[in-house]
Amino acid sequence: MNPRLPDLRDRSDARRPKGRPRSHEAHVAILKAALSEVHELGFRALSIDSLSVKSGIAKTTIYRRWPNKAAVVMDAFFYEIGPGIAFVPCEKSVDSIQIQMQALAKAFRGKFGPLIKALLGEAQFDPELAEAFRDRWIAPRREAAKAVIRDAIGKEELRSDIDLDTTIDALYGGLYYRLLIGAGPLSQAYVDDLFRHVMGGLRPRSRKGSRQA
Amino acid sequence: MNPRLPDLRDRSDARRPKGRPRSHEAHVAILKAALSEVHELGFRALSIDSLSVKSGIAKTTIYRRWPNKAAVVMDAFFYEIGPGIAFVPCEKSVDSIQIQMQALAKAFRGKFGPLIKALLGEAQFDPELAEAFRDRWIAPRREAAKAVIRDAIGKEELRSDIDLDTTIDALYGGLYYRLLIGAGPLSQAYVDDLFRHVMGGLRPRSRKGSRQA
DNA sequence: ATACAAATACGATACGGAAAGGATCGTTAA
DNA sequence: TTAACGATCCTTTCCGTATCGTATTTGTAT
Repeated sequence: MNPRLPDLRDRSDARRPKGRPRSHEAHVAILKAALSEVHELGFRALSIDSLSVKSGIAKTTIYRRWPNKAAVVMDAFFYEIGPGIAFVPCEKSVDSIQIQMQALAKAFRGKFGPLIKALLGEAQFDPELAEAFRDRWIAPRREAAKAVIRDAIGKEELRSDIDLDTTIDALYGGLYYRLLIGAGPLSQAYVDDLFRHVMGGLRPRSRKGSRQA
Repeated sequence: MNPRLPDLRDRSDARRPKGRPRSHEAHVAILKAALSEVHELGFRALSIDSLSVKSGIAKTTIYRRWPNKAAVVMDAFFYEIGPGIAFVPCEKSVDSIQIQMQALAKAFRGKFGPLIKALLGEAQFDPELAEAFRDRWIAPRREAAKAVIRDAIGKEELRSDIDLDTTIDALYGGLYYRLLIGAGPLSQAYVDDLFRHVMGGLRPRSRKGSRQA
């Protein structure tokens, strides 16, 4: 996983290894080929051979850097998504959460949906891929979410007795559920609904049926 | 998908087709071989060839009945799980929901976890499999859940303004999330936590910090 | 009833193709 | 000198199809 890119930062103390360095152009060419193949033909139709043809990079070179096609596509995914879907600060922290949920759903609906589906699908059979996906995609987002949730608790926008992990699961589980199982659209309205349901709870609040946004 | 079994119920009006009927023994032998292979070696290591060897049934016969190994494993899954995880009626309908969530999580933790992971993983690349899984596994359970939720609403255990589908997603999304992503255990405590969070909501209830089960 | 034909499943085998993944080796860039 | 690159070859595995003789059922004629 995580192939070492040639270290282009020339820190004078960090000595370059002796031989011919790995080609950065080759690296990018492969990732771009992987993206176009997975978008046009799908993950299953992609093979290291087809990648080699499309990118013009020898198959052996690809195998020198990645153990399998899933690892390539994973790197391609992060190459394309860059810093990813971040939380934008809002006056109310819960708004920040809702907006981020909408952003994630939008990514799921768009070109990243098939990529994440493919990676998670493959991860069901490849523990290393699963771990890498958790470390590189899931965990950072969960950490960011926890910070926002803590803020929200501090501002008394959320209960003080909630568990952070469970809260994240309750909010985001539905999004991944719909992405992976497809039992319903990932529409904007759905995300708002899900957010409202989890925020407000399912139990009757009081005698006066007050519905909160 | 769904290969026709020889109709052993001899309804006198339902005429048997002319030729040699399909062997029920062969059918069961294949499903059992599929189960043992997927449990022992995993879905990826399973192939139609290995299935043929293990079951003693010719490869051609398997291909006559199923289009690919995923379809075999899907039938094997339903063969093993039988009627599946049902809702048991309780005095309070919400208890029935919580108990069913625990049962599902237990199945995920047990021998059905790998099976469902494999089927859903494969479904990310096979739209027909995905649809079949939704139709045969997801949809019936959601329908059953809806009935219970409607009951609960009728008994004023749940708010009257909730959306059934969104409610189900909020409750069960986290379970599938943990099964498929593995970001945390599917423990009994977790299920109770998730249930409590979704039921009670995340927003502060009142000035008195009353925590409800 | 018995014999035979038609229909269909089964088993065995062979085949072509795709892809994985490794090995070799001459070439190229530091 | 060192290590990456590209080209090529190779074995293995599996897929999915095709062929063909055998076995088991139903329908029909005797």
